[in-house]
Amino acid sequence: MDTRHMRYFVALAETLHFGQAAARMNMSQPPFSRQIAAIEKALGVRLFERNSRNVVLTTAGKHFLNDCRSVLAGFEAACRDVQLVANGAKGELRLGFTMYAAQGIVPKLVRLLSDAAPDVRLVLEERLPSDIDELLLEARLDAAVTLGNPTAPHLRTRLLARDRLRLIVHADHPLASAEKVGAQALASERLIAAPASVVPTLRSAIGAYCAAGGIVPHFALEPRLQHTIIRLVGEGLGVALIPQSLCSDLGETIVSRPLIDPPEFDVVLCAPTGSKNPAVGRLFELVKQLSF
Amino acid sequence: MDTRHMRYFVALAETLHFGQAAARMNMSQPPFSRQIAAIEKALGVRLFERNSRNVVLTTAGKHFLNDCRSVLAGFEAACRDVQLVANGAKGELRLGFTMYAAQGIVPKLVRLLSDAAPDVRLVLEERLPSDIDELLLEARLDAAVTLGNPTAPHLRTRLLARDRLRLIVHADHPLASAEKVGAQALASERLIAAPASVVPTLRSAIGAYCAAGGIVPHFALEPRLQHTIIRLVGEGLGVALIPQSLCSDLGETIVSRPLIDPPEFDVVLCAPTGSKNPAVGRLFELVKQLSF
DNA sequence: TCCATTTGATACCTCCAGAGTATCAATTCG
DNA sequence: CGAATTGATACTCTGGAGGTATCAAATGGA
Repeated sequence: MDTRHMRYFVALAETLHFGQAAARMNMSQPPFSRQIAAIEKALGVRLFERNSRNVVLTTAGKHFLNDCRSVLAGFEAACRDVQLVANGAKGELRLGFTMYAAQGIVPKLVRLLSDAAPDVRLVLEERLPSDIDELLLEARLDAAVTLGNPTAPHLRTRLLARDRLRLIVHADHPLASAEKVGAQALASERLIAAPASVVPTLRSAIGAYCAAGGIVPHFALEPRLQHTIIRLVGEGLGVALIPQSLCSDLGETIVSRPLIDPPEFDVVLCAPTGSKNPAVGRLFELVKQLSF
Repeated sequence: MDTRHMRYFVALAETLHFGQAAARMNMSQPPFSRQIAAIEKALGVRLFERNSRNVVLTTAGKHFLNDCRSVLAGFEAACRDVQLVANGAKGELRLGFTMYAAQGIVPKLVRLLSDAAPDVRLVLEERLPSDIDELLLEARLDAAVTLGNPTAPHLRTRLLARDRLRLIVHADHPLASAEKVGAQALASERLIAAPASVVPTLRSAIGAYCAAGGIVPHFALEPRLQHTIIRLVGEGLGVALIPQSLCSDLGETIVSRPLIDPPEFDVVLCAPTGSKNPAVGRLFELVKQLSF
């Protein structure tokens, strides 16, 4: 017994006519009759009551017809789905992202993927940039939206957007009324920034900006979360340089000011080179058609 | 592609070793390797990443493994179940019964069948004897517990029990205190009995009983339901002859009295001769082992 | 009643898919 | 560097699936 036999059986059960069923199977009647007989012999069950004029299903045959239909449907679905999975049109995609980069981009990406490949189950995980690198390396994430990082040769990377840093200060701070702010203005400020081990890209951008301005930055506080940085600035405990994309809706106690010659950085989609998940390839394909 | 190929695939996916997988399939490695290659070619999907030392599943292969397992399980279940259905160990049995006959017997029968053939879905329908005959004829019932009826040659019948009629009267009725009651005592009574068209067996038994006693019965009321007959007797509107098995729990207003030389009748299990449902045969088999 | 038609079963033949054997090539490990 | 392991390839062979011809039984119309 295999699926071919089931197809023969279903054909006969639906036509109740050996000749027509054989034709539907693109074969002649005699071998078809033999196959039906072989099925009944193999199962040890009479599936049809038949004489030279009539063919009818037995009770067992009726049940078997239902079962065969669902088995065949499952069989064909399996063969179809494996191709979809291979094309990245079905399966699972674990996508990491970080607050430092994701503002506005992740929703677009999710929409894009779920429109183009609705059968890909998207698992989103918000993490810190340093965690994302680690999770990608361990293959616990398939891809991630994070900050560009030149020290990542094992990653396939595609630029999604460029962003720039912007100064945020408490509304009562003297710089709150400045038109534009240069690096020198930060010389005496208590800077708040995430540690280099957590967000190396931004931290080195800030360092380079200060160095170019000839000052040595004073990092007064080093929380890990962007959210915390903003709250501390709101408490008046220091100033910070944060991505421009995060400067909307800061609340009434915080003011953001543009920097003179601001440091820029990349927001990228990245995945381990040679990722085994075909949905990753699909995602990169889709991102090609995207402009931010 | 058919189930054999799926089995090969599963074997390799589980062992990740061509030689061992081939051995599990009782064949040598070279044709096994060719079959795996043929599967991948037919699907157009690479299922294994392999070199001469390692074999691992691709992402698509992992999904396909799950799908194949469920398809194969369904396939085997279908082949197994069709045999169970043919044996009457699985399927559906629509069993009719009538109040006039069923007291105590149907529960026993249900217990018996659901113990011996738990996968037979039993559909019980309580009907009047005349309806049961019709439903059996139309194959809308597979079998029934009803009153023996000699005019049923198209039915396969098996005696389950014999029962006898017994008189019921209102507690205030003069016959309520009689030790035993003969046919003559019914000469002047208002009899309550179901019409002959509904319960021919009992009605003809009553008629024969009266004729043998030399009286002409006076049927004052002819309700169709046993339940109604008993209620009408309870209202003092007449007396009735009902199956002994129904004489327990009549309430305080009704008294039952044995008849002298009471008419007897059969309680039978019956089914259309040549019923297509194997579960019917199974039921008759089981009933053989039963004694009431 | 008989013959034509329909329909499933049987006999016999052909051929290819799938299994076997022998062998190769690549990798690993002592 | 050679022995061992493992998957791939080349070639052969066989069983089973399909084809053709034909039969047998049932039906229906003349």
